[in-house]
Amino acid sequence: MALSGKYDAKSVEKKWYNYWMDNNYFHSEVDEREAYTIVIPPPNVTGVLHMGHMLNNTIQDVLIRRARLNGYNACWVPGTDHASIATEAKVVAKLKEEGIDKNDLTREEFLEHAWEWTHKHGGIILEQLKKLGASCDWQRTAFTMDDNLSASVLKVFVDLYNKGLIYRGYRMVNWDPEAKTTLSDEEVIYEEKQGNLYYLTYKIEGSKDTLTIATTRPETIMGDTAICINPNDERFTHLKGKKAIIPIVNRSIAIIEDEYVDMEFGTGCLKVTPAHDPNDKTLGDKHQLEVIDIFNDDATLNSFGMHYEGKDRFVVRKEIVKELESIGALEKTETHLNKVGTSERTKAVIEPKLSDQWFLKMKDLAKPALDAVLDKDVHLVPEKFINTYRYWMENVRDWNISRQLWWGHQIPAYFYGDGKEDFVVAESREEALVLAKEKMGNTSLTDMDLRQDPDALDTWFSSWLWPMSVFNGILEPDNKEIKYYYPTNDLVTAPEILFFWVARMIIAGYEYRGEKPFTNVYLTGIVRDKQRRKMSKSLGNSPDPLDLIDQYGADGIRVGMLLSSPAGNDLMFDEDLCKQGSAFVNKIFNASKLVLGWDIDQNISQPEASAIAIDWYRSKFQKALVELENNYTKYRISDALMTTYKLIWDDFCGWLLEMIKPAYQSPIDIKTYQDVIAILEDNLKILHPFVPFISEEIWQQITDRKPEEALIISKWPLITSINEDVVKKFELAADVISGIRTIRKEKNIAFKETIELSVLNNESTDTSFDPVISKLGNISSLRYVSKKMEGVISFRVKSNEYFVPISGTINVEEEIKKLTDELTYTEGFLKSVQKKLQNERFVNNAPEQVIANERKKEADAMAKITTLKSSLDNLK
RNA sequence: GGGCGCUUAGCUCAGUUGGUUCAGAGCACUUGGUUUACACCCAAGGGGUCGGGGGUUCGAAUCCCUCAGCGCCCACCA
Repeated sequence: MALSGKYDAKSVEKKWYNYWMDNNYFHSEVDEREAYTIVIPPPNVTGVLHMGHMLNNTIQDVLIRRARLNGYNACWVPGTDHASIATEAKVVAKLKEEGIDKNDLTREEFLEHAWEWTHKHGGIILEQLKKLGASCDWQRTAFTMDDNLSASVLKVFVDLYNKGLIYRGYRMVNWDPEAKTTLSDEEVIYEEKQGNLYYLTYKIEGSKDTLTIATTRPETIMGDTAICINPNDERFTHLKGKKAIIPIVNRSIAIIEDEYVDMEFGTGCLKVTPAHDPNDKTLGDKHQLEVIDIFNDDATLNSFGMHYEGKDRFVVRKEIVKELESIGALEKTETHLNKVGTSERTKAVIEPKLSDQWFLKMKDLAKPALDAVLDKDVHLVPEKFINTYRYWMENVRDWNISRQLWWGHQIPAYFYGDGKEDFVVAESREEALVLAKEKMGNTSLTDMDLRQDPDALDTWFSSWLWPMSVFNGILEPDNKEIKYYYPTNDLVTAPEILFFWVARMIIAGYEYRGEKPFTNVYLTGIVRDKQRRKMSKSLGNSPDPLDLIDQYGADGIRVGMLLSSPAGNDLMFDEDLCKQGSAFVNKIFNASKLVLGWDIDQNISQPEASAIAIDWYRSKFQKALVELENNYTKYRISDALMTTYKLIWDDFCGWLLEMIKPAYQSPIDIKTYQDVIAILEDNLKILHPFVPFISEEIWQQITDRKPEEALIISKWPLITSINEDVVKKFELAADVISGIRTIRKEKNIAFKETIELSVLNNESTDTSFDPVISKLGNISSLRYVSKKMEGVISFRVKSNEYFVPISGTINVEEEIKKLTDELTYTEGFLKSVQKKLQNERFVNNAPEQVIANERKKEADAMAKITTLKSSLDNLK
């Protein structure tokens, strides 16, 4: 079958993706082969594909396709994450547009909207992945809120609770007064803001003395319950044991001592407001201070705010400063740069707030997960992330797993009374009732008396089980799938979620299977634009991936993404890379078109040039295979691509095809044809992970294939032997051809004009590539001569000299200058080599190999100088 | 404030344990080209004192120190 015209990526990609799907090649079942598994980092269920996904999933697809070709039972599990807060925010926003306020809805009503939204938008992103060519096992598509995955979450929660690892605590959390919800630390963005530092004067009880504190938040003085000084601060020894009086409020508070106070900052005196500052809370707990919360949920002041009640915190700040000034309690105001936490979504300034939350004790859980990475049992790529990982794991803090949200897994804790401890934790309401009855000793308790905790679990509390839950390994720990596919092989994800997700998956893996969830973690970089800005929707600097696929083809994008993306480094995305990618695809197409378009003549024998060329390419290919193996094992995907790219473009297209190409409209001999087809097929195999579509297309065009003969499930070429000798001989020939081309260019000799070439052999040289030289140099006759020729242009390769007689006069001056320059350079080079060899310390200390090389350089240089000199003599 | 990392050709990056082929690749650039698979092409070129300075060594892009610039992660000094 012949190819013709231009490559039509769109129709080809559609055709083969459907073919792969129809033949179920992506699907994996437990069998006797070794498994190779990847679980996808589940994107947000209602998300759309962005450039980060493109990079991520391209890499995963390359790995999974290569594993498939290598004979593994390759299984790539796709799926989506319910993304609790992100999705809930979208639903709230959408409802708002429709004039519905979340607060007016019941939980059930809201969830109905959320599910509707999920069903409408859910999975769009997975459809987009198909366009990219992702060979996921779609029959295994999972969602973190699927029944069995949800059940897994509850089972784990109950289990950890029963182990005493989950507890309920009254803690300070991030409060978004605009959305009236708490936020996770990750959703708080700290921004540097120019603010003020106010110096406030407090009177000392029973004395004329005063003390001055510095604060950024004068409006919180109503919540002050102590003043703190450093016990080592000699300036304040007179204050020890005294009490201070809050201005305006006129309440007296203790002066406590704690080394926490930085003597250098401000005045060295600190006002303590345990309800509104995490550090103050810690201090308060330590010194058993009263906690006075002065804010309402919307960050207006409550009744503790006295005459400021009902006013917003920032309004109060302005007003109270004036009042303080008027009563002489404001000593001074300084500008002060501080970091203010703001809500990622509402931009509201976060208010620290105390509330009841659920926590998971992390320290003991983290231990095996830390060791796994340090021992390289779980291998982070690149390794630079190991340090960060260790630091985080060694300083891991308890994980706040509750969120004041509805969308997600509702915490399976059931309250049956009003006391803080009047609750039970169970996988189901029925169990909870039983437990509650037991706990209370009250058999009259009914289902009606149970109130489930309204909070939902942190999204990561479900995704940390992902590598297990997708194989149902939590609910049925002994099922054959989890035993077969777990631990998975590679995880490809972004470093941003190393802690939130990767570390926690490792933790969960050891806790629930006593084994790591994956062997390698490939951390990609962030996709940035040319100006190094992170690509984001809000900046509008991210191209639409689907438009790109439309324009450059999926294969083109895949190559474009991979051309410059070493692990862990950010990727400076440039559309030109996609252009280069589609140019590569075009090159593959055209080369195949050439080969498949040849007419075969059974009766002509194989030209010498073709025989040697094919011999050479086979060795070149083998060398590339070895290099690829090395690249892939080190997860150097870009290098693997570049190795393939150069092999195909330069060696296959640039050299091999040119060497064997029959004259225009002439037929090719059968032997060469068959050899080239075999080579082409091997090429397609190593190309396939990067450019799955075009490679399958060409593969199928070569001959009719049965479904079990598709490229996607073919066998990766074997590494056999490399003939280094022929590779070396070729390189010499290539240098000669290059020399001829240079002369043609310098002397303006068109290619179609044949030239004669004479060779003076100064070292034993093989002649096997002479037919190739003649063909690619368009040489009419290639002769060996025994002495220098005169009146000709010459060039040297190694110590051989080549002479090209040309018509017309030779510019002797020019030739002399060229030769002289080369001679000067070579002499200088020889000098430096000899200097090195005369250095005794070098000769005594350097390894033999290195010295031998220097001696060879010396000999080569001397030989070259001899030939250069005699050439010069001839010209003069 | 603490920790980690980076700085090599105009751009994006390789450079394994210091020593053949160590100063490289791809792109871009310059020049030339109907060499009928491909101008998404072919060929030939130019381009870097490896961020600055110092040290160790026979020998440093590579190891050490120091300075400068950049990036990331962690941390709410009121």
